[in-house]
Amino acid sequence: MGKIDIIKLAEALNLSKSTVSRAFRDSSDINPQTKERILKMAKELNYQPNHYASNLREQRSKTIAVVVPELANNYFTQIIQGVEKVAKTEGYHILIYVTDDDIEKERDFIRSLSNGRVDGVVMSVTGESTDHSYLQHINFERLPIVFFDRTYDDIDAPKVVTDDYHSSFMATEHLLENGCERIAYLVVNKEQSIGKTRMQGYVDALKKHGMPLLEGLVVDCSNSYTENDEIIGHFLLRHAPDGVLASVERLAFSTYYACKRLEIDIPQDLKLIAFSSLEIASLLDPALSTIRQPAVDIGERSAHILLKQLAGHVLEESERRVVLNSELVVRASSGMK
Amino acid sequence: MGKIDIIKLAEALNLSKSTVSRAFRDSSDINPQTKERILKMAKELNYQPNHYASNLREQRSKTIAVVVPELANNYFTQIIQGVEKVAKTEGYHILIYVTDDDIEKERDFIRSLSNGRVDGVVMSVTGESTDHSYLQHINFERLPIVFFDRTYDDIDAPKVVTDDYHSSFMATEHLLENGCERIAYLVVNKEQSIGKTRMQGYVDALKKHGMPLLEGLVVDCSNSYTENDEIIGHFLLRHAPDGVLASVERLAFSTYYACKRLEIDIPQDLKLIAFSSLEIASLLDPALSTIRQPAVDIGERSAHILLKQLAGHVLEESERRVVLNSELVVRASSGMK
DNA sequence: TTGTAAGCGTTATCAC
DNA sequence: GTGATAACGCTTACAA
Repeated sequence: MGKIDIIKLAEALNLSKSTVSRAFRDSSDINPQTKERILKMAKELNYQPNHYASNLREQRSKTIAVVVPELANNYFTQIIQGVEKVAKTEGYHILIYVTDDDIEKERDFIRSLSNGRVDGVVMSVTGESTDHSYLQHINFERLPIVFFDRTYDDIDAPKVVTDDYHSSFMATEHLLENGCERIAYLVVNKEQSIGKTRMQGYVDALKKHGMPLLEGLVVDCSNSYTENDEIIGHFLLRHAPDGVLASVERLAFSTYYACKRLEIDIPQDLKLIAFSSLEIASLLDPALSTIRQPAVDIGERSAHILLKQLAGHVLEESERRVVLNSELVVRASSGMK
Repeated sequence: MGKIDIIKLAEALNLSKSTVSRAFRDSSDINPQTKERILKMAKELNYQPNHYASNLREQRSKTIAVVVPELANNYFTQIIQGVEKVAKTEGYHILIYVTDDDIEKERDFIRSLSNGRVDGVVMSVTGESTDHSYLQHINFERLPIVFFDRTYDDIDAPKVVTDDYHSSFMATEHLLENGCERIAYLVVNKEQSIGKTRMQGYVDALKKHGMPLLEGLVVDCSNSYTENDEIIGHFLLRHAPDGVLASVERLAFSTYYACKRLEIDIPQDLKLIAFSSLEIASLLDPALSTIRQPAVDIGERSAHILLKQLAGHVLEESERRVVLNSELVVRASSGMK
């Protein structure tokens, strides 16, 4: 069957294409009966307005991009669900891009998106914040970007984050209260926004309780699972921590694996708590204590803020930086019996 | 800064827009020096060819859609990674759609995609196979679709699946060999392709070993976590199975939760094995025995087949139905050790 | 309420 | 090797 376009449809109905077009654009004035006739015939002929033609004409795509560092992480999939849910209410589609924590990819994505492919972006940046000057070139008026979770502090764009400092502080205190004296902080990139903030909470909690910040207990990990297993294994042997605060979920997994291998008992020998939104945290052995970020909520808020900008509205000051609360969920890995 | 289009760029260079256009389309003949000059200036002015204009003109979008039932599942995120990896090599972008196992959404997605928004689709269908006649209307020549994993058997399109029957058979035998006599099969939709095939493997394994197919041991579950916890809880109490084969990952999770609640010991009282690609299966309590599907591979193969069609090639017969092997990974939940 | 026509930013065809 | 010009399929003033 030959492709059916607006003209063919119009011909089939003995109407002009403008009339047909109007039937699909809700607001325009058009006789309700003709409209119905058109829609009926459209269905019959299986007509779908060409997306690219209308986008070109309208200068917008009704699509937003969600850029995340990884997908194999409940946190991000929940974020995506939140964004999608809100986006859909306004008729927006979402494109998902995964950077694998590679700033090259991030840059390429954003560059290739700034040609109209999407109307806006919701993104959590990669860990490597070394050089993100590429963002300076993009025009936030033309392509609004809302950052969530992992942000670049020096970029002036709306951000949706969680109270990482506070959560980290609480988690560290929690470990201290459970008797830990050598608490380690596992981080992928301590220069990066969340890595830094979460570390500060850790440091300050130690300080408040009169504990020294011991050399070697801040562990720089990598993005590779296998490397981390090794790094953490070495670290455990060498520094014998009795508590671990993992700044991201997968570092907790590596800790589990390393402890199993080295026969270190969690929570007996080592108490563990991690930033994680894992839904089956309580099924792990032992159940993983977590700092649970309100992922879906973050996605929804980010989407709302982006859509508001796309609708041409100016953001309130309070929307330029939204801070949501995480929840400390204590389970067996940090000592709860 | 005003938006820069091909005309402005051409003016800045004192060239015609056709020449400029040629600089971006690899093949056309153009003086290498002018080409270089153009690319240099383009970079300087931050020019990006408008995606919609070229798509409209070229009648293709260099984008493929990946449609999955859910995201919060390692299996699907790995598939996506596989697809993305391959797609990228050919310069394709990917759009991800999540149906939440809702056939309405699936239908809407496909409908809205068949207007040129994407060049092709890789999809795993929802569980509800009741009425998917909508697919009859779409023209696979114009919009090639490759199905993976969960397919509609009566739709004539390339499919990439795993040896579900065999895996299920093996898993059931494994439970039998470990002494189970009342093995349950948990399924979301036993009419649906994978639900059915996996069930057949279970049934035939029982038969081969002279075990009766006991009434009530095939359990219809739902898509809701909370409902499943209840359904499975009831089932365990009422039918006291000593083995469980979960046809999808999340039914295994619900089984864990229910067993915890009811103080049923896995694997002592109940041996459990599930179709799952969970990377941390060995961290669960007890470690979950799994039938691990080669997810990334499935994604890659599906993408290859789609791209081959998009390149205008005809598929080999062997590419119209690809069957990959899953791996049985026995861990503690089914009685190892 | 409907039709006419211009134009969105490209690429392809044809001259030069 | 480069430039003019006509599409691609749609939306929207403006005219009828």
